[in-house]
This record gives sequence, structure tokens and C-alpha cells, in this order.
Amino acid sequence: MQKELVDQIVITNAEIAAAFEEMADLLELSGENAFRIRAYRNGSHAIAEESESIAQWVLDGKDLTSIDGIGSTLAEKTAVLVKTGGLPQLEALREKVPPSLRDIMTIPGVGAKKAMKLYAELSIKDLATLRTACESGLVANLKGFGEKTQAAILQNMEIAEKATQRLLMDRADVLVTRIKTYMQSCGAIQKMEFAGSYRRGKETVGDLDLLVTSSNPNEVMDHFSKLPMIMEIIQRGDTKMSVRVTDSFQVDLRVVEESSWGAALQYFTGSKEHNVHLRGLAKAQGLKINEYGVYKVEDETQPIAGMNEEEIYHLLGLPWVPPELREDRIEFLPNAQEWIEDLIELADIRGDLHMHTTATDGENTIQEMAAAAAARGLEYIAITDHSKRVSMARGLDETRLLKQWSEIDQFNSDANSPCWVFKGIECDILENGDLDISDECLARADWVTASIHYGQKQPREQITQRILNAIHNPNVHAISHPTGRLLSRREPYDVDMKAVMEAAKEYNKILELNANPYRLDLSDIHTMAAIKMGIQIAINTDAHSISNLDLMKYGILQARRAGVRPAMVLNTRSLSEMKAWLAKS
DNA sequence: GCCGTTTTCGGCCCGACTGTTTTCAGTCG
Repeated sequence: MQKELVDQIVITNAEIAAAFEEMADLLELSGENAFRIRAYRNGSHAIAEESESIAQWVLDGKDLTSIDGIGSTLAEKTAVLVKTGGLPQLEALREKVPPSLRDIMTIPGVGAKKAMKLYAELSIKDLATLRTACESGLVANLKGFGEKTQAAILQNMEIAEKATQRLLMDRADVLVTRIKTYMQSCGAIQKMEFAGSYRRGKETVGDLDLLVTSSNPNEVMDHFSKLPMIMEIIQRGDTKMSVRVTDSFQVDLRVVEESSWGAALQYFTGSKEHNVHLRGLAKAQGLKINEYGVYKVEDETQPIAGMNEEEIYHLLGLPWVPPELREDRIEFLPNAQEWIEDLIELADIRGDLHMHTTATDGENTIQEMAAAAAARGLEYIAITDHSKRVSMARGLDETRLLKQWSEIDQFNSDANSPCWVFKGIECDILENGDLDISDECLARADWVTASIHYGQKQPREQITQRILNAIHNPNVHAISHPTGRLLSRREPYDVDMKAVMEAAKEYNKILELNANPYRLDLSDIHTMAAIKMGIQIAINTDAHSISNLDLMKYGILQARRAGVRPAMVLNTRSLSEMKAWLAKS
């Protein structure tokens, strides 16, 4: 590929997706055909989910219509976006509909129709003018609005601003545990489960969906309404109730009959894409699925399934699909049945190959980490403290590192040691692409994982080349947190992951799936791409304390979302297999 | 605008809740 072409790739998948999402919003505001709007949203979603650079596809002349949800029109528009950076149709729509109306649509209870009505009747274009109009009572006078709507808009405006916040998985777990514990004291509840993106193990959670079975919904809802952390009850009907808890976070409660448990659990677990696909399959077989059960189209009075999820999937000729896979990415592929049962589980993990000690920025000693790992059933760990460039963490130079390794040798030689410790290092990849520890020293390590901590803002080619340098070094076994993202905090480095993966494949190097809920790096999408190429991954906690060893479960969740099986993961090997692997590489 | 074992037209998941309507539209998930 010529240099000029590389320079032209300025638009990311996320930017293309955002353009189509804006098209969809503006088309919706213009009152366009709902299916056309959905087509743009689906296209946006498909491009955001694609792990390879779509811009590169366009420049390589590859056929975009091979992506599900992209037809000839969206393919053409994508090409225009890539080549010109803009889209004439989007510009025209922005002239017709003020783009700031999209902000108004983020207010709960205000959709396209209401936003457009506010604009047409009162010239309201943004949140500020809307607030003024509400405060002066103008909005309540509009046909179809009224006092309650006006008050709700005022109240929900601040929520709209906070609504972009999503909870990390560990925070969501805390909420879930607290709510579950509280709800368990309600005698009217038989079954209870959190559904939605939480059950699917998504990297962040936008709200919580609590599903319960009971023959007395009112008693359940009364109990729920007394949940100590509730700030506001948003709505309450016969079977459904929505509340806002601390930090504006929304929790939905749904009460169903025991006979609908499976159907409701399936329905509310989602994702939307998975459910649309599933209903399509049902329809093709003359069946209809809703949250109450599965029905024959010719007789909708009596459900033929619905008690549990298994019977619903089996009725459609499918294996039960674990919630983590329900994103309509790989779970409906013809061979899914073969590997779904073999999906990785926490119990498959035999070791942890990334953790820190008191020698750098960890809170516990080698001995303490080893004992805690053994207590969690692990056979081995690798101690991978920081190298000297990471001065903030008091990174190790060669002298201190060799001293730590002799300490580990001594630890392993003790017959009473709780688990085996590999002599490792998280070696910094310096800004100039060199490694932070000499090759002579690295050659004496059992396990070297390389990662970037500085110069994260470097241009794509430079960052990518640094990681490639590390992969090319024969002493390096793995790349840790390959994209450097911190969820809700920091964007990933501008790195060409396709090039990284191709090099990892060629040099037989490991890519880490860092299990820390802030990182989850590799992402599920990148993990999926990596295993498809036959790259081995390692799922590690990057623990800085004993308790951090428990973060492994979040890495497992993401791996399951990517369809990872135990054989694809280095640290599912037994100690003897692991030693043999390291001896060869 | 997308898509195809009902294939180039005619479908596209569908039900609950709220506020406003007096039988339903808009919004949400």
C-alpha cells in the first residue's frame, strides 16, 4: 500500500457510524419512513461493530455490501464519506432540520414527533430555549402536550445530560447484589433474575432490567418501591415499573406469570438484534414469539412454549444460546451448535499471567499473590511488575528485576509453595519503539508481556510500529492491553489492530484480553477477530492486589461474548503444559 | 433502505405505559 493512501484514511468506523446515526435521527425528525430510518440505524450499528477499518475496505475496493445491513445505497454513501469526509444528503438534512434538535430527543419522553412539534410551533431548537419555553408555560399549551408533559420535560432535562453515563460491570454488580438482597425478602416473588445487557455481560451497562415471577405483581411493586436507594419512581403500571436510583441510574422491574418466565427472560435479555433475528426465524416456521410465550400463528390462544428459555430455542431447532452471545453476530451461524457447549468458563482458567506486587505499584507481595491465586484454584501465576520507564509505579530496572527473579526461584524451590510462579515482566514499549529492558535480561525471563504506557497520542503509524517492534522481538511472548482504552475515561490509541493481529499470527505471539472492567482490552469485537485468525489469547487480571484476582470473571464474560473456547486461551493450560509451551517459544 | 427456502416486491418484532385523546399517538425497550 502506498504512503499516500495511508494518509487518506482519516475517517474511523465510529465516525462513519455516527454520520449514519445522525442521518437516522434527522430523517426521523423529518417524519421519514420508519423502515428507512431503521436501515440507517442498522447500517450504523453494523459498521461500528466491524473490527477492520471500513475506510481501508473502501480504498482496497472491497465490497461493503457483504456486511449484513449494508446495501448498495449505504455502501455508496460510505464510499463518499471515506473519500470526501462528508455526505451531501446529510448536509441537506442539516439545512432542513436543526441538528441541535437531536439533543432534545435525548430527553426521556421526547421523541422525534414531539421535538419537531416544539420546533415547528415554538421555534425551539435546543435545550436552552426549551427550558425557557417550559418555564413560561408555553409548552403546556401545545396540542398533545399538557401540564404533565411540560413538567416531565423540565425534570428530565438534567437526566438527559447524565444519560450518556453507563456503568462499568463491577459497579453494576454492586447494584445488582444490593437490589437482589433487598428483593429476596419479598415473599410474593418466586423467581428473580437481572436480564438485559447486564445478563449479556456487555462491557458497560446502561440500565438494569429486573425480571421476577409472582402471582401478586402489586405486592412485588410495593416492595420494590421501598428499595432504599430509589430517588424517583418514573412509572408504574400493572406489571411494569421503572425507577431511578442513585446517580440517575434507571432500573426497570417486570413482573410475569411463572408460565411466561422463559419467554420473558428471553425477551428482556435481548439484544434487540438477537430478538429480531429470532422472531424472524420463528415467523418462517409459522410461529410467533412474544414475552409471554411461543404461539402458532394459526392459533394464538394457547402458548406451545414459554416456561424456560431452553424449550423456546429448541422449538426453533436452535441450541440454547448463552446470554453473552445474544448479539446476532455469531450465535445463528450454522455451526454454532458445535462450539456453544464448549464456550470458555471461569473454571477453565488455570493461571493468571499479568499481575503486580509491592515491588512496583501493587499492594501485595509475591507470596501473598501466590497464596491468593492458589486459594482461587489457580496452578500458576506470572509476576509481571512494571519496567523502569513507568517511574510513577517505581518500575524495575535490570538489577531489581534480577533480584526479584532470584526471590521467585527460591519461592518455587520450596516444596510447600501454594502455586508455581513464573518470572515475568510487563516491559514498557518506549516512545521510540525500543523495549525498556535489555534483550540479555529479557532472555532470562519465563514470560515477557509488552505494553504501551507513554506516548499514547502518537500518530497511527508510529503507535502501530511500536507494537509491531515488540511483536518482532523474540523475547516477547505477549502484548498486554493492546489498544490502551479505559472505558468511560480514555479512547484507545490510534492503532492499526489488523496489522497487529497479522503480526501476532505470523510470529505466534499472544494477545491479552485484560479482564479489568475499565479495560476489557481486547474488546469482544477484537477478540472475535483475533480468534478467527487463529491467534492465541491470554485472559489476565492485571491485578494490583489480592482482591483484583477476582476480576477474572469480567474477562471471561467478554471472551464468551466473542465465542472463545478454552483451547484458544493460553492460560487454560495446566502447569506442565504451560511450562512446555514456554520452553518451545 | 435492506433483503430473499414465500427472492426483485412487499414485508420489516411488538407489547406496555403515559398523557392526552374520547379511541389513540408517541415513546420506550
